[in-house]
Amino acid sequence: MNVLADIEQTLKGEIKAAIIASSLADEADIPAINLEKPKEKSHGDFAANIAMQLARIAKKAPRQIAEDIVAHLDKEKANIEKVDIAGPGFINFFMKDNFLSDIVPLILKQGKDYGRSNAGNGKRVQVEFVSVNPTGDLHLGHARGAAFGDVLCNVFAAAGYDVDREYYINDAGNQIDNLALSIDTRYKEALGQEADMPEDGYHGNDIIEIGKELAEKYGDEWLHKGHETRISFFRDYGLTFELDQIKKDLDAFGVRFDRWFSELSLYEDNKIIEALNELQESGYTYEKDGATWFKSTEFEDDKDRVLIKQDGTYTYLTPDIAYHKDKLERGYGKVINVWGADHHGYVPRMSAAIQALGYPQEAFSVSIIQMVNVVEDGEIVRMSKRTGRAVTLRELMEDVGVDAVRYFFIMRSNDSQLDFDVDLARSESNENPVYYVQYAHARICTMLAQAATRGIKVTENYDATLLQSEKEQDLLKQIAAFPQIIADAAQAEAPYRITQYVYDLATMLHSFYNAEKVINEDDMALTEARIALMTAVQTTIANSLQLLGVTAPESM
RNA sequence: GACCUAGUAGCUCAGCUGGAUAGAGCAACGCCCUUCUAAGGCGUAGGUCGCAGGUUCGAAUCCUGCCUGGGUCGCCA
Repeated sequence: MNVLADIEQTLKGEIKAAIIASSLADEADIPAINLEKPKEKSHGDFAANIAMQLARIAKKAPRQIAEDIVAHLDKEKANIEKVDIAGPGFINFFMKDNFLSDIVPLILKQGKDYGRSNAGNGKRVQVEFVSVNPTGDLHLGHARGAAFGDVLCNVFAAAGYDVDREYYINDAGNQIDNLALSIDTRYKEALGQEADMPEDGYHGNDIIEIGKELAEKYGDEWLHKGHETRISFFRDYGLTFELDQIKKDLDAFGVRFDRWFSELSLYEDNKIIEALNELQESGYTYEKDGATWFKSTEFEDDKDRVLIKQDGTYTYLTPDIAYHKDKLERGYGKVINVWGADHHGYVPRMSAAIQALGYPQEAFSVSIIQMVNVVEDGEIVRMSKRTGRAVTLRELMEDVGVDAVRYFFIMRSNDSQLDFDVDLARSESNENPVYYVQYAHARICTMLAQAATRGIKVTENYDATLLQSEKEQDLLKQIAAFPQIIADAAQAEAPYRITQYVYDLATMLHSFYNAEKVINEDDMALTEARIALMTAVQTTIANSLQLLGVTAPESM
C-alpha cells in the first residue's frame, strides 16, 4: 500500500476524465500524465504539465487547454481544495488539508515494513558484487562496490523484487597459481632459505603470514614433496586463507551473500564446454592464429575476443560467459554486475556474449563504480601510513567506524569519483552527515521517552487536522514519499537516493524541532497528534538507515 | 586514435530521466540554548550550469562538435 501513489493515481484519473469530458483528445492519444511536486509552495501540492503536452494534439493554446481541463475537473472526487493555472500552462493542484491524513496511521501500523512495496512484482534479480580475487585484502574501491551492491539489494528487496546476492570466486585463473608460488617463496623464506618472488607475485603481508604459518605447522615437510604437490596444496591453503579474510571483512562491514560461486566449479561441471559449444553451434566462434575467437563485434564490441588461447587455456572471458549462462538459466529476469571503473571496457564483450547466448540485452546490466580517493588534511592519501600499501577496508572501518564508511560510500552517485574525507568521517560533529541523520533519530527517541514518562501514548486515534503547520506538512509529504523513493531507487539502480532522502527528512525534523515544542501538557490533543507524527518520522528514518546498513541509535 | 565517466557557488556534491526564480553541506558573515539533546535551527552573501551550435512552448537535463580531469583499450585477471 502506498498512500501517495494512490492519491496521485486518483488525481491522474480525474485529469484524464476531464480531458475526455472536454473533448480535447481521444483517450488513446492522451500522453502519460505526469505529476510533479513543485519546489515552490505557491505552486501547490502537485503540478501537471499536461496542457503543454496536449497543445499539439488538441491544436489549442496550453492555457486554454488548462482552463478546459480545470472546468471539467471533479474536485470533490480528487480531493482538491483549489486549482490554479500558472505560467505557460501549468495546472497547480492544492489538495484539501487532510489529504495526507492516512499516512501516519499507516506507518504506525506497518512499522518496520513501512516503505516496502510490490513495485518489482517479485521479479527475480541477481546482483553479483565484490567478487575480488582471493589474493589479498579488500581495498577501498572494492569496499565502495560492496556498500553499493549491498544497499542496492536491500532497496530491490524493499521494492518488491526477489533478489539474490552472489560473489564470484576467481579460484581458477593464473592469479591463483601466482598466489601459490608467492606463498611458496614466503614459506621457504620462513624456513630461512633464499627464494625469489615470481614476476607477478603478491607482496602483501598476508602472504608472509601464510608462509610463516605453514612453516610453523609443517616445518620443512613440504620441501621434500614434489613441486606440483606442494604448489597444489599451497594453492588450496592460500585460497582458503584469503577467502576467510575477505569473508571476515565483509561480515564486519555488514555485507552477506546468498551464494559464493566458484569459478573452478564451472570447469568441474563442464559448464565452460557447454557454453563454448553453444556459441560455436550458433556460429559465433572461429579459429584464427591457433586460437578460438568470439565474434563479439556482431554485437557492438569494437573487436573480436579470444576464448581459447594458443596454449589451449581459456581467457578470463570464457568461464565468465559460462558463469553468466548459468546465472540466466537459473531463471533470473535480470543479472546485475557491480564492477570497478577499471573494468568498464569489459562490458561490451560480456553484453555481446549474453546476446549471443540468445538472451535479451536488458537481461544484463553493469553498475560501474568510480574510483575512491582517501583525503586527509585536504590531501589525497596514496598509501596507508601504517602498511605503506593501499588503504584497506579493514583499516578504514577501524578508523572511522562501519556506519560512516557505509554512509559515505553510498552518499554519492556511483558514476562520480569519490573523495573519502577521513577527517570528516571521523568527526563527531555537525559537519558529519551520518551523525546529522542519526541525531534526528535519537532526538525523536528522547522526545518519545519523555512523552512515555508522562503517560502520553502513541495512538492512531489522534486528530489529524491539527497537523497543519508548514513544517508538519513538509514532514507528512516527505514520509509519504518513502515507498516511491525506494521503488525509484531500485528502478534506477541508484541506492544513493536513499541517503539524500533520509538527509532531507532529517533536515525537516531538525527544523520542526526547533520551531515547535512537541510535548505540551496544556494541549494534549496537539501533543498526541505530534507524538504520532514523530513516531512515524522515527520509523521512516530507522527504515531508511536499515536499508543503508547504518545503525539508528536511540541516544547520542 | 577509440570507448566509458565526470565538468553546476571558493570546496564536496544534488538536481527526481525536458518544467516555473538552478539547490544542499562545508568554508565566510550575523543571529537563536532558564524551554522535549546547540552533534541543532534561522538568516545574509556566493552561479556565464566547461565552450559553441542545434532540437521546442520550454534545456543544467536531449543531439552534434570541441576543451579539461579520471579510467580503459592484452591470447592479464
